[in-house]
Amino acid sequence: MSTFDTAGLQLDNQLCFKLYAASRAVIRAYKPMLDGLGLTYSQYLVMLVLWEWQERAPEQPTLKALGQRLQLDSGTLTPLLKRLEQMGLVQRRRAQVDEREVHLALSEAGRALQGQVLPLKAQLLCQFDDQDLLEMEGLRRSLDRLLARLSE
Amino acid sequence: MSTFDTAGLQLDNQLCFKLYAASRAVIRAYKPMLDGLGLTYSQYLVMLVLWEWQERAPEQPTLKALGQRLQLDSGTLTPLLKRLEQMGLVQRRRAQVDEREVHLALSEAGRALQGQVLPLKAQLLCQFDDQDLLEMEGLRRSLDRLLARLSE
DNA sequence: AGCAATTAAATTGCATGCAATTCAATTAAC
DNA sequence: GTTAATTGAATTGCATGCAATTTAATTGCT
Repeated sequence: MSTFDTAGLQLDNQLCFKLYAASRAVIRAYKPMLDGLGLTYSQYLVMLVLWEWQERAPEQPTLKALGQRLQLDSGTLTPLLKRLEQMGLVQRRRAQVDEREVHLALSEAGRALQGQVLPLKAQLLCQFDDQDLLEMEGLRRSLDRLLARLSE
Repeated sequence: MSTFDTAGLQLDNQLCFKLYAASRAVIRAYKPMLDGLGLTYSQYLVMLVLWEWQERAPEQPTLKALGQRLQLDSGTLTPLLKRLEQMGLVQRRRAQVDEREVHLALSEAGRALQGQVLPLKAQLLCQFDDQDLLEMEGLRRSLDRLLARLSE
């Protein structure tokens, strides 16, 4: 034991590092699938929100609403959405009622892309057995609780 | 139920998003402490490795060894380490034996900084109760298993 | 020794994240 | 009604991550 306790500073004991490492590892695991779709990881998350929104809400989301869902600000989303628009997946338009708002709509191609995801994702999940999937489900719920705790 | 099952594409069901969101939330939680130290999050992780290495190994690590520990490549680490060197916390020197290798040493200031971290981290942990800490420990172990599974 | 293959860093280029500022539209206050 | 405060995006600047390429040093092979 040294003068002061350094166990609390060991990398392997740091939840922060594990989260950071695991997050990047999962992004790496998604890479082959996302390359197939021509999307980056963040772009994929944006598309997930737009696909989901389309099925659940009558109105298209604004950039602000999207940002609240993903916890990202306009500094990140504005250029990202411009790229998705360039790619022909998304349309951005100013609201008539309040010209500050940018509403986001899926293009036909953007909607069509959803159909390609499920089979690719099934393929991605193939490498895991039931045990793994159970563990991952527990992990997801645990992360939910942490997120709730941190956003208080 | 729509034509095909989209539950597997709901954002809230995506482990990948939870990990990504939780990782960034934890980084946000560290921000006040790291601002006090004058470090970014990645710089902090590098310092953790160097502090730990100093106590455990006779030799200073190379950039490559550091990268293996953090799962980061020279494209990320080279500029980051140059910044730490500019800040006077780290020294970079080419190995005599093999001039390709860059060895990393802590400066006096770099070593001294370690002393400031533990109290700040204790303060950071104050906001959590025993229940939370237990949950976080379980989460860490669960992330370990996921990381092991992904790096096979 | 001489040369190809390998290896460790550095460099380049691109897409985030995020803080801080700016800009324009809308609301609130008076 | 005019002005101040607020709000939603966009912009700017900086520090990552990471793929791809380049450079320099070392190893292997013959």
